[in-house]
Amino acid sequence: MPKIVDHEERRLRLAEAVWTLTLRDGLEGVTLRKVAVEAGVSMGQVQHYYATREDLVRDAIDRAVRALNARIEASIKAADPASAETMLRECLRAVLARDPESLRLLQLSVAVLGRAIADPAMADVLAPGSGELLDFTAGLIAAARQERGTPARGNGLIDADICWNLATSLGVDAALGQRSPEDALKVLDYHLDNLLG
Amino acid sequence: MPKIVDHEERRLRLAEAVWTLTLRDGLEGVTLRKVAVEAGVSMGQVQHYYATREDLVRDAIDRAVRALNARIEASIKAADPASAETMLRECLRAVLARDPESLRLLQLSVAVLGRAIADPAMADVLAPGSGELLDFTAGLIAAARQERGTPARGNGLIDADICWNLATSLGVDAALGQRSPEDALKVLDYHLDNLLG
DNA sequence: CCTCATGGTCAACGATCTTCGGCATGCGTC
DNA sequence: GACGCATGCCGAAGATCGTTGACCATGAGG
Repeated sequence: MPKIVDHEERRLRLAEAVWTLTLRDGLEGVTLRKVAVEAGVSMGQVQHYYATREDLVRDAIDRAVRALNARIEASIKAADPASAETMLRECLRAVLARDPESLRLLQLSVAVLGRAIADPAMADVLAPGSGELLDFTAGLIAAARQERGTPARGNGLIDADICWNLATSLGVDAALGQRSPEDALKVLDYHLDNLLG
Repeated sequence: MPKIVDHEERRLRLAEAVWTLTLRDGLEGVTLRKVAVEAGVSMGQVQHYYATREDLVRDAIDRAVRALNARIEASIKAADPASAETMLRECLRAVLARDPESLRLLQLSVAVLGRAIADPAMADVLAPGSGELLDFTAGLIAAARQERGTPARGNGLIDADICWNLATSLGVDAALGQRSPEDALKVLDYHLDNLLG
């Protein structure tokens, strides 16, 4: 068998280059030649790993969204499992772009939103409001109220839905630089105080 | 003076063509040639009214966002001024894409979000959270509570902030087809019931 | 030594955006 | 009425981009 290279490592490096260029020049500004320069490889090599520019961009986007989801899940697992309220707050804070890497991934996700309009497949990639997440969040809300001694009320699933919508909206604002992460956090905490109090 | 044509009418027609193509092929799929065909003019004419492709797309986006804002303001003015609560609900419902034209404009606005990451000027075009709007909304919330006999509580500005973030987030979901306008309306009304009750 | 699959490169092609020079039209002026 | 010229519009050349296909290098197996 001939030379064996780590495809995953190559593709990751190219995806990183696409990320950098996307944040600097926008998705439309991502060209094969610029990606090659940014990644320090020949343009031919870029074409070797991705059949078309569309494949390249799509894979880079996919990796960004998955990396962001992985970070969110990691912060969920890292949260204190003893307190439902801290866990709830930590989960929602994870999409607020409070560290540079999260900000970068969040900005990339926002950059994809535009494509999702004309490309239904992209819309599926995003879609954070999966059923299980809402169930899980609704459970956290109920448990957090119990901790506080607050009586249950309203519809837990809709409450959870609202929480995630608010958090992601605040995250988008932060990604666009229209709102500081601190301000976003303040608004989110305010909402949770009302929800649980 | 030589022949005089209505520049505004020409540009509007070209912008309409850009809108149609954007919703069908995405922003990257908008080419001068396709715009010319869609608008029924020559490519030279497109170039005559816009120096670069960038100018064309930028102006079309700008018009879409302004048209959406105009519709929102119109629905605010059309709301019953006698009841603060109906007015509040009507204002927020205006961004939920409940009619085809609003859906189209909202989808276009979402398509712009991606550009806003690498193009700060675009971010300014969006920015719905202007100070006056929040003040106005906070006033509506307070008045609606008074109508209901609900005592004032919390921070009106943050409440207004949350309302708009929730509404726009639900609108984006609707624009992406991830949520039906009816469901979005249900969630928004649920939040307002909690807020005012 | 030969085979050939894998990794990688390069040049040419069509499509695209941009630039620039040119043509037509019709109001203002003499 | 004729000329001037700014406006509206067109089309071809130049530059850049994505795509295609042929090509070369390497190294494990027969």
